Amino acid sequence: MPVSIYDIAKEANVSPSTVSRALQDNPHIGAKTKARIQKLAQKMGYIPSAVAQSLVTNKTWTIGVVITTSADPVVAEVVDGIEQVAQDANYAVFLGNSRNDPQREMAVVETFRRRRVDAIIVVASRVGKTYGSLQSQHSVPILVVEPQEHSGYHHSISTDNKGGAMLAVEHLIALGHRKIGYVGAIDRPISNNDRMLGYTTALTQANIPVVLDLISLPYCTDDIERGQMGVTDVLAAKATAVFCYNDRTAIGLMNACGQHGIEVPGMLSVVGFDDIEAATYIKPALTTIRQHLFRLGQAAMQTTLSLINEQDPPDIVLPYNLVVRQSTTVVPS
Amino acid sequence: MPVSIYDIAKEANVSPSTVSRALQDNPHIGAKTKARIQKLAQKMGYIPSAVAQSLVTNKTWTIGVVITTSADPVVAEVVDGIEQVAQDANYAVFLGNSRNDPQREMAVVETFRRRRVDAIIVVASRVGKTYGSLQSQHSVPILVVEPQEHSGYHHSISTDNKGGAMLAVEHLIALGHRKIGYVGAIDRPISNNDRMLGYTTALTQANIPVVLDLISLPYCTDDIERGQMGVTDVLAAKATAVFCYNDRTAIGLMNACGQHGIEVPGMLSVVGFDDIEAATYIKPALTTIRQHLFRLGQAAMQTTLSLINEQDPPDIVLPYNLVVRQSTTVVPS
DNA sequence: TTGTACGCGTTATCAA
DNA sequence: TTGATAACGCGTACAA
Repeated sequence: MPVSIYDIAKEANVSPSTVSRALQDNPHIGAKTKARIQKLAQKMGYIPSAVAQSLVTNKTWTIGVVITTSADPVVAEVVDGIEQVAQDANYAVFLGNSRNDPQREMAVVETFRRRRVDAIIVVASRVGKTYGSLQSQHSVPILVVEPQEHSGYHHSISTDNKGGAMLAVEHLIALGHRKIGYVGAIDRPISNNDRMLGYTTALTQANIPVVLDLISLPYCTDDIERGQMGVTDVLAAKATAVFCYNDRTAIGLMNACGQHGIEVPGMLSVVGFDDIEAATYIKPALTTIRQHLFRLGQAAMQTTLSLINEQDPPDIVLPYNLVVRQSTTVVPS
Repeated sequence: MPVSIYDIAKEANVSPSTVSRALQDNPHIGAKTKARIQKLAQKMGYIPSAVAQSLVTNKTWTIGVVITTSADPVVAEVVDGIEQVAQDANYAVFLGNSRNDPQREMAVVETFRRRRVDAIIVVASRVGKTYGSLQSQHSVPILVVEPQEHSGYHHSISTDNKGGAMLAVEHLIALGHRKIGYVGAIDRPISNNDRMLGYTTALTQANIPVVLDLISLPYCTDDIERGQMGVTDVLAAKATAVFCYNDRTAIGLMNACGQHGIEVPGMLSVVGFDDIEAATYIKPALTTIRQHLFRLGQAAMQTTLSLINEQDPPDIVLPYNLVVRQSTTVVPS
């Protein structure tokens, strides 16, 4: 068993409460005894029990992070950002994988509740509305990153999907493309809608008609596969360029292009979304919309801290920008 | 405040201990009251406090996982495996990033101790020996995955680095290569040594002399950069093939090849280690040694469970195999 | 089968 | 400035 303040108290011939005070920044204690106790505690290898502290203060200094899988590089980067801010604020983070299973996701949230986390952050949820009732039922703040359902109950945060998508499509238009396809993710209703909206808006603003055949929404939850499935649709519609829901979709699509003898960017320009590391070293290097996922994670945790402290969350605007690489070029004549 | 067993007891006109018993599998309770209490607890939205339970049982059902960063796909996959087994065994996992900073790593371990985790798993540590003293000092089991320092104090687990490396180099030899380079990771002493040993062993067994000029150990901690730096060394030594410490190193190396006009595999065959997802969609697709990182994580957690239960850890043998793709071919004549 | 009383390690409210 | 004492929510030996 680890040493307790009781052990220290006996050793120092003081009461446990004196020890407790010495170990905090409690003003009601003499400087000399304070120093003496602290030194003794150090020497005895005392490590305070967060468990006992939590029980009495009713605060655990933990947050629960729900993710699908850390194998997704987008998720991993967001988690990294969350963890960094949490660590600096003396919070520890619980990680719980849902593996895309709503039932498991609810189970994870339940264990977080049992553990009395101070807040919950959900990254890339597939569950949705359920959080509404949870939020109203209990008092644990819940923040959803890139929510896939609208709900008035929980807070949320995300990059400007519409703006980013517009930027991507405007880039293609500037290169002379008119037949621009979109391969979307049907299993991510909200962000997909926003990105598709950016796509259509950019087209409309350039007086280019929106052609439904150019829009592919494969019934598929795997990013890579989705791209492989989507490429046949956009090629059938004679697209000269395609904007993909995200980088991994673009990578899957470019992969399929290689198999079909379609040259990128010679015959088809490709733009992604996210700017994961692989975008830089794939051939051809992927033109994409960079969203700073690490900062997204940081912002999520910062917002969570405000929520915990019952302050108004800061209005964080997440940066995004176009990164032009080798997967896009002027329209073939 | 959440409802407690006390609240339920009042509502049901029984004592708190009866409630406690009803909520567990305690035999000393009537079936009817047990059912009644359980239903009532459900209705009142009771969620047991893991904090209070931990305090009295002296067990938290948590484990701490120390990593460098979840942005590393290798780490992410291992963590996924750990989390899965942990979740199935009713353990929650704390995640702590060291960001390659030994001081921060120790701080993370310290917070895990304060939180009274039942065990600690360290993935890809850069700290080393320090865990020895920690382990002997306290009683929390520590397991190091892919340890980078030998120590008799903590347990460890890893794939057979030497065997995997031999397999890789034997593949190149079978393709007729004789001038085979190695680009290693000097910041990962143990695993790098083992892989290098596999490299030299395979050469020696084939009666090929080990040439030091063909071995490059760039002073660099970033995988991608390391590959970019290493390529000049092995090319200067006129290598026709190169085995890289890991996939990301190979990717960086192949990247640099593209810039130097070196054709892969035409002029240089490349083999990696790990088989991360990017290995499948990079061009040319990377021949590599597949180590099942997810299973490595699972095995780590299974071993940890045995450690916690003071059983002898099972002797887990991790599978690995050669995956031949497009980055290797017969030696140019 | 059920209830009483105590303890887990710590903070916090009182007195002294 | 210090020391008793009561919480915090739960498990459990012991008594009823």
